[in-house]
Amino acid sequence: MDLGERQKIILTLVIRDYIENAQPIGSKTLVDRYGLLISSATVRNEMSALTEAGLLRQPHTSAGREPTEEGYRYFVRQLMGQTDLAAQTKRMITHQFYQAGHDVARWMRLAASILAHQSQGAALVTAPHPEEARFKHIELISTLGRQVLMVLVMTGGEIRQQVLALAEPVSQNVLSATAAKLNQTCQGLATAAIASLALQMDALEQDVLNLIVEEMDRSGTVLGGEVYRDGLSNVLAEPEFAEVELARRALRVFEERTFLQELLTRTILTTNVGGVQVLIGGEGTWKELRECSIVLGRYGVPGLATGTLGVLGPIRMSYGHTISTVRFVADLLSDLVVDMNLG
Amino acid sequence: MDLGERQKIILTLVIRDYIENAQPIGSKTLVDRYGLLISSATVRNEMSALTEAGLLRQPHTSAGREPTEEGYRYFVRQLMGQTDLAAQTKRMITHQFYQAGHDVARWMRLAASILAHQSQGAALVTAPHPEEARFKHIELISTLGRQVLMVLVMTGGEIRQQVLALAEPVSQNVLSATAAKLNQTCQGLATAAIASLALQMDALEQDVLNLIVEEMDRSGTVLGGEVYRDGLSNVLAEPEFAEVELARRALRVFEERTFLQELLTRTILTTNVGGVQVLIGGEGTWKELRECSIVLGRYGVPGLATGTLGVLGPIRMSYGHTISTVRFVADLLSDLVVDMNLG
DNA sequence: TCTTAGCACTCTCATCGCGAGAGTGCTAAT
DNA sequence: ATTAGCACTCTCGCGATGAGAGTGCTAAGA
Repeated sequence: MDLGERQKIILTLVIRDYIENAQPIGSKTLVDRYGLLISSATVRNEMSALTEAGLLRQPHTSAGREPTEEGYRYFVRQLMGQTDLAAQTKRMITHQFYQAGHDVARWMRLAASILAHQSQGAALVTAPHPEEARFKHIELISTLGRQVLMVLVMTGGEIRQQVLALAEPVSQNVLSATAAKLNQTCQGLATAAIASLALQMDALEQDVLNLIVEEMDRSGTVLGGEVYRDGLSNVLAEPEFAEVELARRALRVFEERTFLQELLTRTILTTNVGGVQVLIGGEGTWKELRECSIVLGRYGVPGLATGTLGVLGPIRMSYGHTISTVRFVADLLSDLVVDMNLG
Repeated sequence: MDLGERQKIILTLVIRDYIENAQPIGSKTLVDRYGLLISSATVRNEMSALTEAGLLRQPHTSAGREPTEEGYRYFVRQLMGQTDLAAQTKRMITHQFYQAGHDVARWMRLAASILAHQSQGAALVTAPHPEEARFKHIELISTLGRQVLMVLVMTGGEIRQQVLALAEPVSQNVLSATAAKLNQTCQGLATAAIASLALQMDALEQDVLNLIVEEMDRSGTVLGGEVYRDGLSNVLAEPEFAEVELARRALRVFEERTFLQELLTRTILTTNVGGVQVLIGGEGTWKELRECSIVLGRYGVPGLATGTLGVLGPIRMSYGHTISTVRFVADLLSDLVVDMNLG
């Protein structure tokens, strides 16, 4: 797609205007509103070409022009340029994270909240989880009966708790000894290695190992951990979702784990940490997302632990600001993952 | 409020019909639709009385009648009677929980999902937390640097992790010894007692104790723990929320922690475990909830750990079914809390 | 005294027609 | 290549209109 300079300017103006006002704009209004030094007829000609190229569209014969999905894509890729958050905004965000201490859950909530607030869209953050789960530490705590509380810590700082039902009661001393032994033998091992260890162990140890393997496997799936959401009600404020059925479709995407699973696995594969991916209008693939755009990013340390974060908004969203925010928050979360693991 | 038998029947019919069809109903239609053996004129007279009494209302002079909030309240308190879920539904729900193992987070998600699904509303479940936090177990895990991962288990099974930054590196051996000592001395203590212990300890132990107290305090607030939501998009399907602004107001209530905090603390005080409270139309207090109703319940074991669960839907919700579901799920979750603590 | 048939009246809602306004494409002139 | 001018198109908001649903009242019947 090769556009002349003037066409680029006009496309940019139409998109900026549409993002702000959510209404098609005509040649005359465009010239007046932005003080262009060319006549509306010239603008009409250029608009005609842009429409021909599939970057603009007319809702009906005698309305102004609005961007097509393709138009937005061109804008994001070619015209937008790199943007960055204001230094003051960055400071404010950093400060909020600083106040949250080192509680992972609180960081996740905060990240979702900040994304939602900054982008005026719906935000999503998944807890960090190891790409391949590795054993770090286990703790066995006896309760009053035959059930034992197992706390499993994996590399990346992810924690899982599970209850183990034993055939007969076992004292805390025995449990502690078992935990100590397993902590030594399993240190740093992945699931496969742990599973193979089980063969040469006694019954109690085997039970525990099986539970460990099960939990580590579960954590291996993309959505095994917690999902944090915020700002779902934000999208309802956008005029494109005045028709509730559209809003409903969009929100369900964020609510249903099955859909998220698909969305995240497909995009995670093509996004590396620090990178940001933009899905505009469902990209032809996701019909439920035809009216929205999604900005997705990844954070963490590859090989150690990573997570996903993203924002859902109307196609008409302010991409520059949203992308910068996602990138910045991703960096902060990456720092957290590093801190949790290296100190 | 004293109603005649016939008035009760008519009120019940109007409410049932309105719940189903979301439209005011007139005297003639009511007689026809439900095959009443009295004339529409008689129904009109009774309706007039019910309107006088504030239980019914006319949206405008020549429309049918619809229930007022007061009408719903009367219905829920006096006319509805006890309902129960179908045995098959119960089995299905129980089965799903059974499959979830003993993972608290998964139970919470499942509970929210089931509530949302059964009630066609937005569901909310808070993780169980001790009414007064008591120490159960602590674990200190060294990371590569000067930071120490602390895992704190409280009575009720609630787990909190936090990172402690030390002035200088400490070996895992020392950490384990410290943890063992604290596990012995702090067993079963509440925050106040732990705080007073700190005085006669060395620097490292004091640091740990301070962090413990801080975390336990945090868990003491109603919303300290995780909040699980599901089915937010369900409410958008209801015709009363065709006006997005109304839907937005309702959803924000469920999203914003500050509001939830207020809502839960005020209602928790008057609800005991196993009991269910119904807020209809915001009860005059919550203007944001004027268009919705909330069914709230509590689960858990008083004195050990309790949590809250609830459903938000249109005022026109099916109270009988929703209340039964909330009650049933609350019972299952209570069993979980018992299991986690007693085995 | 309670119930009911009949009737005039009220109010909403969907539909239609109409004119104003915004925007376009084309043509001819610069 | 650009632009002024113009005829044409389409949407949107507005008021009028009429059908339909429902009510309250009155008077007659059980």
